Amino acid sequence: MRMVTNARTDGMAIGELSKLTGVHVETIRYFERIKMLPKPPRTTGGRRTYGATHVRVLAFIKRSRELGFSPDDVRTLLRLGGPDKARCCDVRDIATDHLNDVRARITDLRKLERLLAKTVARCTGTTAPRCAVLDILDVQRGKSSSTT
Amino acid sequence: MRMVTNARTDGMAIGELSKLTGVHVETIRYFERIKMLPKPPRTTGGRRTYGATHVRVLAFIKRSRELGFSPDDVRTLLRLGGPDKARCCDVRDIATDHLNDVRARITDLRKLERLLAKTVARCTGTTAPRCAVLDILDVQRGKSSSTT
DNA sequence: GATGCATCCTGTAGCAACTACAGAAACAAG
DNA sequence: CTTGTTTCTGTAGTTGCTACAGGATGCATC
Repeated sequence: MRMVTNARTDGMAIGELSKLTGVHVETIRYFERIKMLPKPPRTTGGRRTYGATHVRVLAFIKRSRELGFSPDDVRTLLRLGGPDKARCCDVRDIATDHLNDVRARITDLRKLERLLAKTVARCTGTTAPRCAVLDILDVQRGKSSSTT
Repeated sequence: MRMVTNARTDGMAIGELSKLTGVHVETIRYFERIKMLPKPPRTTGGRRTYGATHVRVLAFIKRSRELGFSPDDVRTLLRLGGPDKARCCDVRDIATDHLNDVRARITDLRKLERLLAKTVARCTGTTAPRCAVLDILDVQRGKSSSTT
């Protein structure tokens, strides 16, 4: 029976925070260690107690990471979302950079996809002397010369 | 262009192999350690000596990794390309699996791209009280209630 | 034969971004 | 008081490499 000052999210133990956010306990402590999640107050016994803010920040971190933002990006976003919340253009820059990265990765993957698809399609699947997949991987094999 | 295939490549030192394939010396030794590249013979002084086969296998590994095959896939592909070269259908299976992975990743990234693009477009870039990017990251912010 | 420099050897440690454990302490319930 | 769960710190593991440290070897030159 504890004194509940505010909402039900105050004075939370790390395990509760973990269940609430779906972030592993160890990962929460890890985020604290790398200064991504602010250090929470402790009980007299030395245990971390989290509040609503921590829930929010942790959820933010999780979502940002899921969307592929780098840990450094996340730190910056958190800072920008902090005391001076108004630097929307900085936030947009980070998001734009990340968007460009994502687009570049998509382009690369689609090239790869076409190559793989074409190759697999060429593959008879039978016991043939030549294998289309191995051919694209093996430079020598791709040429018609015999080596060594 | 047949500079690589001949007997010149026999008795190569690890540094030459590295230059020839563009794989770092340390990485070559690493591949040997994890049994991806066969152990080469040594000189009396204990130095590794590589031949044409090693060049070919290493190039194969490099290309496979560049195309996103997992180290385990590469090992399997190498085995399938080895003594019994004829298991083309097995090779195709690996490539097909990988193709599916690639397609799934593309799908994920395109979803992410749409979300980011939409969000960035909504961002005014000015000093506004609300930031579209932060909104999609921060669940609380996305709702119209202000907490804590 | 001696010197000097490049290259090589082994072994270990570092990176990211977590995850997992060990052993101890704290807390809640009966 | 005992039991059981949770939490604490610290360290080590993961994957796929990369980067040393400290020593040995190879080869050219004097």
